Amino acid sequence: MKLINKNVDYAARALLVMSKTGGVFISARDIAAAQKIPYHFLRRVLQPLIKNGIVASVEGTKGGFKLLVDPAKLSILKLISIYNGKFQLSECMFRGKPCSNRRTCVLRKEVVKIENDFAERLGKLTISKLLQK
Amino acid sequence: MKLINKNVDYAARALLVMSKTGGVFISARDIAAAQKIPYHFLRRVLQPLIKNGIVASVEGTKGGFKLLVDPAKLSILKLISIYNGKFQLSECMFRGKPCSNRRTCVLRKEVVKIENDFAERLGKLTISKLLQK
DNA sequence: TTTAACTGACACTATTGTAGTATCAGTTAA
DNA sequence: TTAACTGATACTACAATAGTGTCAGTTAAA
Ligand code: FES
Ligand code: FES
Repeated sequence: MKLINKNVDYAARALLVMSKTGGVFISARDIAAAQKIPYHFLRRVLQPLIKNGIVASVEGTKGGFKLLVDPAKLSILKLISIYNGKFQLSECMFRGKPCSNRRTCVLRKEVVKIENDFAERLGKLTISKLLQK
Repeated sequence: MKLINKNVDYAARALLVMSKTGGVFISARDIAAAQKIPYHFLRRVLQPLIKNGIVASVEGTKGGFKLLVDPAKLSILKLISIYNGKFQLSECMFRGKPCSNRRTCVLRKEVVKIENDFAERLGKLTISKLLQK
């Protein structure tokens, strides 16, 4: 079971770099060098962050990326949801097979509760927490 | 993000069937039919359960499988660990890259805590809970 | 003693997900 | 005009997941 894949990993590290450079635009090449991330991979990783309004970009020479949001409000959960879709560990454990009624299923209720708690806590793991040291 | 794969899913359903038949041996063919699980797949899924002392099997005609342990003590977590190895969502989130010291890393401490709580709760999701209705 | 129903152990295919690389078009500062 | 950049997308390689098939050995029963 892997929760953090390279997409999320590299995105978090790129955002970490950006949160340090503040409002200045930094190029993908420089981010890649700073974190030893494969350049082309990083460029692909950055696109969804733009689409989600997390970073801004400018093209051309001296172009690059900068953070648009507060790192204290940017969670690992958010990144996971961007790259891996909605975070949910199991839509329904047995897809209606042994469970006659989804609404009354004991197991399902419990799983949903655990999932929610888990997601809530992952939502509190923010980029800014990585800087606290 | 998927936590429950077919191995765990089918295993749990097979164990559910066995927990109903009690001490009587039931064949893989009958389990597969009862739960609409692909027969050959199920046969492969059952082997690790034997290795882990969860079920017993007898060969030959009228052979089959039966449960060896208390369904109330058989958790989803146990099944996950059997098929997917030790349950851990992220060994280390950034593998020493932005984190200067693993021992003091705030993020890592928090992730470990969340993981532990999560595993503990998954450990309470037992096969017998599926029967409670 | 032969047969049919079974498990044990693998080998095999197909599909999908993950990681990484490459290319080309368009943009902008110098 | 050129060099450094982004946007978009296509491509390869590898691993994980899901499912199928086969053959050897075991056992109850005809
Ligand atoms: S696990 Fe899905 S309804 Fe019970
Ligand atoms: S996340 Fe691994 S040491 Fe910080």
